[in-house]
Amino acid sequence: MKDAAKQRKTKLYDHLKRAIMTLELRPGADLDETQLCDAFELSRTPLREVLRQLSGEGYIELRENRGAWVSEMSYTTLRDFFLAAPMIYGAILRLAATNATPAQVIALKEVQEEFKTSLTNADAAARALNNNRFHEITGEMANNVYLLPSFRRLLIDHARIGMTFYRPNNTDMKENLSEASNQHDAIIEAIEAGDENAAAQLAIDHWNLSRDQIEMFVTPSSLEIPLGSVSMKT
Amino acid sequence: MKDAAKQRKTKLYDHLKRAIMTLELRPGADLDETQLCDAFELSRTPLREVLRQLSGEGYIELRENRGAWVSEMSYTTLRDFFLAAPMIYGAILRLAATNATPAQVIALKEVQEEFKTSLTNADAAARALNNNRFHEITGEMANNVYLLPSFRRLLIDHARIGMTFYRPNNTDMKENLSEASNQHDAIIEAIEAGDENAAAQLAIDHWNLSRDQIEMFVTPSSLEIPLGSVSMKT
DNA sequence: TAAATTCATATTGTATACAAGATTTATTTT
DNA sequence: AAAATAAATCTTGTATACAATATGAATTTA
Repeated sequence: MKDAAKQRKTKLYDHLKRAIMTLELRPGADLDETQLCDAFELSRTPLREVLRQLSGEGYIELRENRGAWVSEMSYTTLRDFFLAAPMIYGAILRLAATNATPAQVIALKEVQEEFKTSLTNADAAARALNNNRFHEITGEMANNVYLLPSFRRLLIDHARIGMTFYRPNNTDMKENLSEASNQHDAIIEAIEAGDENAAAQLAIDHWNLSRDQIEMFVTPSSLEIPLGSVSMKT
Repeated sequence: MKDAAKQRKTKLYDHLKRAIMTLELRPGADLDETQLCDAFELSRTPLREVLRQLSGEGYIELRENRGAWVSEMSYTTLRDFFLAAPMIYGAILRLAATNATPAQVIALKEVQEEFKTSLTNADAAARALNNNRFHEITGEMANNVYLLPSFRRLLIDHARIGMTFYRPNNTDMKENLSEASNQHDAIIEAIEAGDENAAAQLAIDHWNLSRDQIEMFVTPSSLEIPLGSVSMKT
């Protein structure tokens, strides 16, 4: 059995996805072919195929004779994100509530358990990846080839946004996370009950919570300094 | 200047997209690497990169050690299509009405003129491609990275559905087409006026018309044979 | 010294050869 | 003759060598 090379290929593929979603590879980071070849013991041919695929899925961008970069994230994309996300995810959860198989519901519950345990741990990356997996499963449940491309693209940046706008030592943020976990539970319930309207509403709530998190990040909670004490001297 | 190979590469890429959308390459058709290499004077390395990219965009599917196939179309996907299309296209036209640049509006009008002329010609493929280009431009206007992946995927099958469910000698079909052209004009108007609500409504109307066309195909107009004349003998 | 040009180096793109896997044909066995 | 096995063939996947392009350093020119 000599599929060792193929294993290395999928390993590279998984690694890059993971590293990009967790911001280990930052938006705009340059991907060096020879370096990756050495690291994953692959020749450039299969490596370049992986890069093409990742480009198709929106993780990276390729430019003629200029190599590969991790897809950028700007404030413009943040706006675009919150325009598209509630609509797409609403449709995804609606369909998930209609189509989910019992096996898929079990898988979803399992991932949610893992997500919950990763809440207590400090590892933000593991949390983001579990959260990502949770939503990916709802996408599989929805099972609509036309919605999935955009949904997958959204999930990439959802993970990256989560990593960007999270302060672990902020208590508001922690509460926000446990609320997200509660919403996951409610989503599971709605899907299991086949209640598509509830599921669609939860999708919107879930993104609103996500937006709140960003607001918390941008607008920190008041430092409780009364008016009149502006000057640092005196 | 020795970018001849690169030209052949994009030529292959364009050809495959075109051939798939016009059903010259039918859903499920097998893509033979060596055959394509010969035809486009390319080695397998760049060819396979093109295939990976097309796979990412939803034109074809790749399976390990089994080569490439043109993406399938089933009745299931038809249902999925009409579930997703009005929503996505509604959002696309809404954003197009908000964001379109004057240059883009000019481009859209040009393509619409070409579409109109292709209505009188009998060439269904040219018509489908012009129609496709029209909608692609609206996608460029909307300019939202999260919506475009699904929108592009929809457009592929929109072209293929149009090619499948069209009977050129049916007068109802012809009327349907000229109505589609009128809707294009209305879409241009709404975008130019920045009227996002009108644009969003037109998106829905446009898909309803598309669905009507399929109904016409499946349920042919009555043959006007009176009751009692069923038997062919006598 | 600053700008422009040339040369050297590094990176990306393509072709070909070979390896691994799938498929078909031929042979053997029952 | 039908099923099962083995061999040959064809297709897909990977590695490497080379070509083309981009980048950066060194040199020249003003």
